[in-house]
Amino acid sequence: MNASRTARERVRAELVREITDIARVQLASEGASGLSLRAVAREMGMVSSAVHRYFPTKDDLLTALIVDGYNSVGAAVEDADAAGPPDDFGARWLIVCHAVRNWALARPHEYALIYGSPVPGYRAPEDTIGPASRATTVYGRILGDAHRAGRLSPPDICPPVPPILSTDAEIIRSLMPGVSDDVITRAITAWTGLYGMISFELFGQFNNVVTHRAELFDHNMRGLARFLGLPD
Amino acid sequence: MNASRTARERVRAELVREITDIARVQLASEGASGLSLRAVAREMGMVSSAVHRYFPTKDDLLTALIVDGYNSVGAAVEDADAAGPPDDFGARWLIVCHAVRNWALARPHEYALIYGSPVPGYRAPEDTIGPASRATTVYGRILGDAHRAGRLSPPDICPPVPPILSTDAEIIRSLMPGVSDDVITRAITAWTGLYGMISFELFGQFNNVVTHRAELFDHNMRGLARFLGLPD
DNA sequence: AATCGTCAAGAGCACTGCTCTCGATTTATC
DNA sequence: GATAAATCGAGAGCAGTGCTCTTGACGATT
Repeated sequence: MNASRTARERVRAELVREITDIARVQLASEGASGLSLRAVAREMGMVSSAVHRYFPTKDDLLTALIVDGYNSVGAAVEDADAAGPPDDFGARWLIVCHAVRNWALARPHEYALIYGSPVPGYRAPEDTIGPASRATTVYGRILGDAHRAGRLSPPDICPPVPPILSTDAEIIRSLMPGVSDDVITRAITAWTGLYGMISFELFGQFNNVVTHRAELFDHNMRGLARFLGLPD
Repeated sequence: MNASRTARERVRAELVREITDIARVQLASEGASGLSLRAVAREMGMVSSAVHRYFPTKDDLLTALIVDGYNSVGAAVEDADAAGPPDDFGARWLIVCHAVRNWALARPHEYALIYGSPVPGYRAPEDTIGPASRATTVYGRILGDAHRAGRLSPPDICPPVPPILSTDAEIIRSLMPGVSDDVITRAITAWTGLYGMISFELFGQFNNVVTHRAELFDHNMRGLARFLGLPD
């Protein structure tokens, strides 16, 4: 009886997977707003109303793609960091930066879906916040490890952190215990700088301006590493 | 005869303006992909096919909105810099940063339209690259002025700039003559960091993480100013 | 074996971008 | 000033969309 129920649920899970796979292909070629439930159904030899039984609304399908996207980039970042030298914190930061960029360049539409402008009318459900933090957790671990090893010494160039930011810092400190508020705000700068640079490249802001994008990215991430206080 | 020709062209220009105005309102409430030519026509008491005579395709209307958006943020940045103290370069950078953020917070959908993920299938025509560079020109002028005044001394923390980036730097140097390649790459870091931070805030990446966003933004822009070598 | 829930299919609604045609009006030319 | 040409608004129409509702068949549960 248990097996029979799982039998039906298994085919359902299989269908869900197939739908998201086809939707991801369409996302890659058409973009988020060009995604069509009817086209997905057509591709599967289904009728459009049948797809609605698995994803009641288009937003639900988008949510599944967003969660998958966060998990995909999160896994890429985790794998990259795991394959790197555990004690070379500057290298780990660089490796992770390049992992995000390479992931984004390979799946520009998926990157746009999760880090670009939100789809209008779409409200991100809570299912996304867990997978969304996977990549961030890795950055935090790198900085936390560097701090614990006594190898995090940011240059003394920043103004003191306003006390009002301490409550926000407390949340982020759970990712990298023991670091100062100063390091936390620098981490946010580096982290937004990383995604800002990728977004500029992917969204066309570098057109007619920057041609050697990989080299510029690498160099600027090295600069941010120094700003963070990571060793060479 | 000249006046009569302008008579018709004047009403045409008026209609074009009215269409873009209504479209901008719809953009603010529905977002880029929710923009509808039929809805604009309905709002004007026109029939949808009449709107197509002024904007043959939806992309053409989007292009007009994009150009207007770039000009709007460009003008905001120019005005903010013009109203600031000409010789306090650190203050000018901060003022400009806040001008961009305030502009973006007031028009999140317009910001998303020009700095967010590109509308799928939309190909930006060349009309946009002029207005797009207005804001960037102001950053360049601030750094160029600071350099000319001998007040730009970036901290010596970054690795040397790879020679291959020199050709790219040449283009950007036209905005701020005389500065070194090192300053130029730092400028790109600061500039992408500025927009990366605003995008993270607007696109929901700070949800459940950062609450005091204005203060964090101000503090991080001050940190980037130090990274750039701007005086306190 | 009967029943209840799940499923694919189809019709249909309201909407979209876009094209075409048709008169009417305005502009330009002779 | 009359006439030819360009422009305009309106309407119908096409192909496509998300989504809802109903119908009939299948399979699992009691």
